[in-house]
Amino acid sequence: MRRATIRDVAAAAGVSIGTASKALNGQGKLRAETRERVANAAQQLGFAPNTLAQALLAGRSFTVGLITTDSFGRFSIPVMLGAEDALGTGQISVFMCDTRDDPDREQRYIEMLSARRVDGLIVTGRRIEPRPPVRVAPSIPVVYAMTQPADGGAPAVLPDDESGGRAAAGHLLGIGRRRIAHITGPERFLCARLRARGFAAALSEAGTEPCGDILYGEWSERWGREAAGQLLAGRPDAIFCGSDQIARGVADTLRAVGRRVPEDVALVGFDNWAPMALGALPSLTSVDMCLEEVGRIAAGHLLAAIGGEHPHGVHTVPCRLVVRESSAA
Amino acid sequence: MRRATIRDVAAAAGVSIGTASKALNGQGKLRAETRERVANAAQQLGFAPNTLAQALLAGRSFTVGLITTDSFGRFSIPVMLGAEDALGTGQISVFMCDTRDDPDREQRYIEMLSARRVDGLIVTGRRIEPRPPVRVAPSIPVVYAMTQPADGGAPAVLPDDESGGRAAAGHLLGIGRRRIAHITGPERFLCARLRARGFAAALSEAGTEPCGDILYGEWSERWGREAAGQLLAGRPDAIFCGSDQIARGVADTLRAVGRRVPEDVALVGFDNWAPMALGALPSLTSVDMCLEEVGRIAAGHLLAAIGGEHPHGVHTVPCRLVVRESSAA
DNA sequence: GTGAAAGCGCTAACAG
DNA sequence: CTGTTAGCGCTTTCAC
Repeated sequence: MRRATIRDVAAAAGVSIGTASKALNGQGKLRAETRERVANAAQQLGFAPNTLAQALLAGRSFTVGLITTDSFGRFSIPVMLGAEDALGTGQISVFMCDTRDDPDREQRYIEMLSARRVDGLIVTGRRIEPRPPVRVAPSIPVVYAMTQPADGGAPAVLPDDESGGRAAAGHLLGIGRRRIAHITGPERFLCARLRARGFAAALSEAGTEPCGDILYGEWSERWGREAAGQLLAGRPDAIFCGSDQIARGVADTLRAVGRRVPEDVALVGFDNWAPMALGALPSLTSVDMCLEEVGRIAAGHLLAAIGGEHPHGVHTVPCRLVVRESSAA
Repeated sequence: MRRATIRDVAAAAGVSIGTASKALNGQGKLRAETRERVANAAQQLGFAPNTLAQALLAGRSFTVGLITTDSFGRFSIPVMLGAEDALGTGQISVFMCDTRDDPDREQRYIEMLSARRVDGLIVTGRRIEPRPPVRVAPSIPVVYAMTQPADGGAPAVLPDDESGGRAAAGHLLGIGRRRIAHITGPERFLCARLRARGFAAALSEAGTEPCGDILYGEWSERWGREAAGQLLAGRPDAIFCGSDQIARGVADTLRAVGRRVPEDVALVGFDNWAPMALGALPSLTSVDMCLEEVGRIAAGHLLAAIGGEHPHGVHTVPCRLVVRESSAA
């Protein structure tokens, strides 16, 4: 059975389609009785306006494209959820596009979205490093989340990794640790450098400094295990790790050599990745980047841009420390 | 600057819009020279047809809705990726809808998608248990992936958990183990029961039986640690775990009591969740549910249904065993 | 071969 | 207060 159109509703209510339209949208001046009659007819027929027709007329589609280079991985998902949340309440639907980090694929998506007359674009990724900007008509607003355009042309929302490093250091100082080491991912990652910088700055302000060199390596448990071994001689009483995975590796090594967590060595991870942080023994204190918030804010900027404003520049979202057993006082 | 419409193209090429349309779509009979002129004009103007207008006319939108109850979690993501992949090549775009497991929210999404005239719906979840079917006009085809409708009214694509249990058992038998135990998640999970059934069946066919009772508990590392302790007295030479997280907990306990993996006890996990399975020491053999394949197949069924076929029933996708160090021969 | 016209479903401006 | 009309951008008959 064909879906009911406004024509059917009008006929059923015994009015013209113009009147039906007004009644359904609460426009113009109509008798209350007429409105009701139309509403009832619509109800009976299970009428729902064809969004495509409305969009064609309005010149906008009430949709946005969400482009990720991250295959909807661990970092882009929360961003997406936050964005979808903020947009959904505004009746905007989201097209999901996974570029698989392939520029051609990305370009095809952009063209497709543009043909679908999306009202805007959110571009997200797994790294905060500047990336080549998406090539899209200037009439379509773009906001970057958890990544940023190399040309700074469009607004970007990023987690504040430096504040995350500060928070971790502050917390460990607060529970009385003074010999605090830092093991993190590859130095080529901007976020690793920023976290390390925040960490070192906080220690410095407290009149101390990192215990041993900052160890850059990989984001893996294996690296955590290895790096922890290198640090042991320095007798740290706390280790701030650049990811929860690294922290788990560190915990493994500490256990293997009989150092207790948190009594002998307190541990703080990064990402607050629930399965990793909660599964660890003891459970892991971790820095949460509040990625949902990143997504929500990005969506907010996009809505503003769609509304005609011109948001710009980089907006950072502070991190939040979640304290668990691995750094209990 | 306004986007070019077919009108602009027609004007630039000095033809009527009807002709322009035909030229652009390779329809009707036109002089080659005309086609070319139109193509050039379109090129110059950067013309791309308005999908909304095409959709309105065609009566379909070339979009599908992807509904998940799983907040795009670990299980639904690969399914989504597979589905998006299969649909994208057919020029179908995907609306993402996260219901947060809230029926009201789900219903709102369904209505929205239906107003947007989606060509079909994929419903996915984190569990294979039958769920209340989505309430949507019968004219819109629906396919379930990684979940199934309680009324069996629409086709469903599920991983074959039972075959996964069989594969794990077969592999452990193959490397010469005979005292094989099983620790898994809550018994109320259908997938836990199915995996256990496949596991027990394979052992039985090999003339043996599970070492000790099958231990149902939680999907957590903590439960793995605890359950392993309970099993030790039975001296198993292999443990099949219902999830990679459980397997990691088991590995922790084995290490704590000095049992070597895989020499003394071989370990097989389930999910093949890369960060868990690869981060483990030793790396974890695991059963992979091939969720991308589940998504791809579901999308295939949906395309068939959109094309007028009537796929139905439950389709299962076999699991794949990925061998790593924890069960090296 | 090409152009004119109708119409997809809807809204908004203007008559009446 | 309600009906008629034009038109969003496009495709598809049907004349010429």
